[in-house]
Amino acid sequence: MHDMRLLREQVGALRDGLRRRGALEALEPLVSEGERLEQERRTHIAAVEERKAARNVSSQEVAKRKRAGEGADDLIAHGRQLGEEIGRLEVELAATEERLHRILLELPNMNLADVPDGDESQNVIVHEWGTPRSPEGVKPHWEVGATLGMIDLDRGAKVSGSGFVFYRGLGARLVRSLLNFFVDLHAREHGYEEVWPPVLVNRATMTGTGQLPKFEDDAYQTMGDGLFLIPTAEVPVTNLYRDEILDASELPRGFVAYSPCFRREAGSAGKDTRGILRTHEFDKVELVRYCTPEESGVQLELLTRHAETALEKLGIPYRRKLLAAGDTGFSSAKTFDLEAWAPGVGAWLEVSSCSVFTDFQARRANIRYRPAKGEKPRFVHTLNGSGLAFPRTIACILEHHQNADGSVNVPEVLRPYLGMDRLG
RNA sequence: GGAUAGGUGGCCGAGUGGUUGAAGGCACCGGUCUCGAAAACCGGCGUACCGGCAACGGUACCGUGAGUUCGAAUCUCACCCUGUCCGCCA
Repeated sequence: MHDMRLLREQVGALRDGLRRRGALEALEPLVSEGERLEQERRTHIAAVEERKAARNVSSQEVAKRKRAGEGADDLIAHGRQLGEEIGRLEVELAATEERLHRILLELPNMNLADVPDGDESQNVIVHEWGTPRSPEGVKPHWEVGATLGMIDLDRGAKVSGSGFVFYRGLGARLVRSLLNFFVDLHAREHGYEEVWPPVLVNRATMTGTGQLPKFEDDAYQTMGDGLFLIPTAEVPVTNLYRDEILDASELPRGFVAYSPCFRREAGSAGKDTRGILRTHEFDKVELVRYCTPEESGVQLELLTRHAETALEKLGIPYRRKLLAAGDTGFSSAKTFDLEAWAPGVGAWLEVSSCSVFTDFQARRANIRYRPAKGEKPRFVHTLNGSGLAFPRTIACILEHHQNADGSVNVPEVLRPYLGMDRLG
């Protein structure tokens, strides 16, 4: 969410930001309405507060007279009249503020200066690591997974529905190994605090990270309790310190959390649907960082490197892609996608998305820090990135490390966890 | 799920419907004292919004939301959360 002062003081910059995303045309009506409502809001506040001040003076006078044993009927009548006016004006003010707030919640974040303008065609490959294996002779992961008894899509569909998977035998063990490998890597070597979050969260939490109100259709919801299944651990973990003020000495700090992720994927039918590439429930280890505004650029690089390290340790070739403004997510100011090469599918798979949200999430979630004793609290900057998503990582392992006989070499770093060096 | 007790500032904790943003204590910051520290004493110490170049003024906030009233931390209702006991349960 943006500061509403933006509408008053820097509306030009806001429009530029939306234009860079290619979203100005669609959102211009909201922006101009927001500008108008922002002024209207202040006019209403002045009118209400003026009358409240008068009422307070009047009420004090009533008290004084009553103590002196005098009558105060005239003042009481005056107060009643003021009260009625205040009531009317407050209804108008509330309507204005609610509409203004709704508009602010619908406007996406602005991108940092070094993010290219335009749509996804303007994305930039920043660098590549490793040598992509030739697709020749490599079976896709769903074939290998089925042959080795690791992935059971049919029964996933029977038991839950399309887009749900059973990992079985070595598949289940591989999932468990990845969980431990990723969490150990980031907690022990990269200094993150290990967190095991709840996967059901309330509406305020979902709003804090930007999933609501705009993307309510994408989330699974419980009946009766109004809870949501998280689409990523980013949601509960970023909200850990919602409505709190941190001490500057606590920054920067990072959290690593494994969680299952639940996504309805409304509207993405037909995209990457083969195998386990896009499912309604999948596993992921997520990295979340809080920092001061001054260091968020450096922190994004650090976080992205942590995610890349995971891929490098698994020996999977990947590339880092800087997303153009129009391809950057709603809440993000700058995003790097990490894409790993899957020779069996013959495609680069997005296994991680690392973003800095500037103060956009922190303002929504009201996460602040105090720079120094006696100073005013400021919003922190939040960042997050996958470190990594399991299914696509599994696909890459099964394809990139595949042998001619259909067996798969286990990456060195997973051997202690898996207890073997070869699948099949 | 039932019963019951509660939710007040960073923490603890007072608070009769009328100068209560809120006593008192702790913590913290500054000062006096001291060679230094402790103790003692003095002073300071919330957040947000509106107006103002500023000084400053105004408004709101005592779990949340409605209501009663000229006036609500204080009264009424609903909801949320926490503690305790009972029931159920991995």
